[in-house]
Amino acid sequence: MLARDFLRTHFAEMPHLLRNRTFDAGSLARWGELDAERRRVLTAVEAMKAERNTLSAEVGRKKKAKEDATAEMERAKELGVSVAAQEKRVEEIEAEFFAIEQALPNVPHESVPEGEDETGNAVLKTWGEPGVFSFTPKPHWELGTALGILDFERAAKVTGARFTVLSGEASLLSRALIAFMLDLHTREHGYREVLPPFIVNAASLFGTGQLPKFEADLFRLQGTDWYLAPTAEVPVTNLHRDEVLRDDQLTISYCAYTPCFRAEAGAAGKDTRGLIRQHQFDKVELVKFTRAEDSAEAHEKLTRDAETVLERLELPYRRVVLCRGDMGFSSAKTYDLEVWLPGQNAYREISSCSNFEAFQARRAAIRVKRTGADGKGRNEYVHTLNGSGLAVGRTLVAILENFQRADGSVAIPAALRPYCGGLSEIRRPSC
RNA sequence: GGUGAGGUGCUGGAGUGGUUGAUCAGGCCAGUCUCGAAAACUGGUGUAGUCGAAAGGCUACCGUGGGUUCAAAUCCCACCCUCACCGCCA
Repeated sequence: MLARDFLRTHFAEMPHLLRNRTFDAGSLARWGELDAERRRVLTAVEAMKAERNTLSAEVGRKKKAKEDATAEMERAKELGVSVAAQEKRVEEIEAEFFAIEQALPNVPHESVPEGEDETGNAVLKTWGEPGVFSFTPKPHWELGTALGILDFERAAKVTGARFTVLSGEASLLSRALIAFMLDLHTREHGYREVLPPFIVNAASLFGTGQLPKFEADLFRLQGTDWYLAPTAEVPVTNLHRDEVLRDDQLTISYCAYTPCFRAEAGAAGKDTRGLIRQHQFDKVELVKFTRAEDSAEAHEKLTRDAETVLERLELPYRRVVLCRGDMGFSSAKTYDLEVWLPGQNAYREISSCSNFEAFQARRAAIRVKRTGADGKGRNEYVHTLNGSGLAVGRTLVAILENFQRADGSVAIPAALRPYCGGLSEIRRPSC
């Protein structure tokens, strides 16, 4: 959510500030009307309440003194009726007001490029060279099926489309990648590892911005307000929901492995083959809470931490900054990391690193107690950030496709071998 | 799932309808004292909204949401959570 103060003081320029983002201009105009009405009605109600409180105190005093307080009680009762009616109006306004506010997307950071869609994104850097193959590189679903380590058919039988069984080396590699990534981030990048619940409640999903707008993308547990977590961003960011942190706690950095569950509503026909787009996938997530003035630098650092995983695994990638129109609802600035996939002859997203500034912190009420220049304490919203470090399934895909050999076998990156019991390649068993 | 107990401010812990945003103690901050510290003493120490140029008012908040009442932390209802025991179970 955007701050009310900000909306008020920048009301006229909001359409410009939110250009290329999806929002309802009509409801923004309505916000302006409601803001004025809300304050007008609120002031009136509170004045009546103040009078009633005074009368009630008078009643108490008179009753104690055994005096007659009938007049005060009657007057207070009348006021109570008016208060109730006006309060109902306040609640209506408040509900509509809030509905508008929580549906407005974040204002992009000034460094975010212009643009309506992914064509407006800008490649900021490229690392590594796409490998040169003496043969036509295969997509991972062909490689994995031939090696007997990816089983799409049985997954479809057990559950349905967009699920995969990893078996043998694929399962081992997946487990190794998780351990490798967590070790790297905790030992070298200063993150604290957490293993959060994989099921989250509606309040948490509201806090990070998935609800109410994107309910269709989630799996909801029947008859509850619990959902399968679509990303560890949700449980980990909400670790500090409704908290006031101490200034000396910041910056807080967490990393977490979780499976992620997405209904992928509207994704029909996209990436139907292979591991790229699944209802269930594994991810190691990086989450940071910072002071407002530290978030831009923390965003660069977090993105570097994710890039380091790719570099250690010798996977060519590029960093892209998303333009205004291609960014997610809650984000102020997003870098995507795209890994080279020779089997598809394309760079594909493997990590998305975003700075949400105070947008999520306002929704989730995550604050920090700070001391002002005047020596007085005050609460400020923190800035929250997160990024994949990395998506495990897609990393597995990248290894299979980049390290494949002419005979259909796949080498294992050196950095990963200690996590695989020294295994250096995946090869179809001769038997 | 069942039964019982409980959820109050940074912490502990009072408070069962009336000037209670909340006794008291601890913590923390500032001051006095001291060469300095401790101790002692004094003062301060929640959040949000709203009015106001400011000073300063006002309103709301004692797990959450309703209800009763002139008045609710206190009474009633529902729900959530915690703890204990039972059942079940990885």
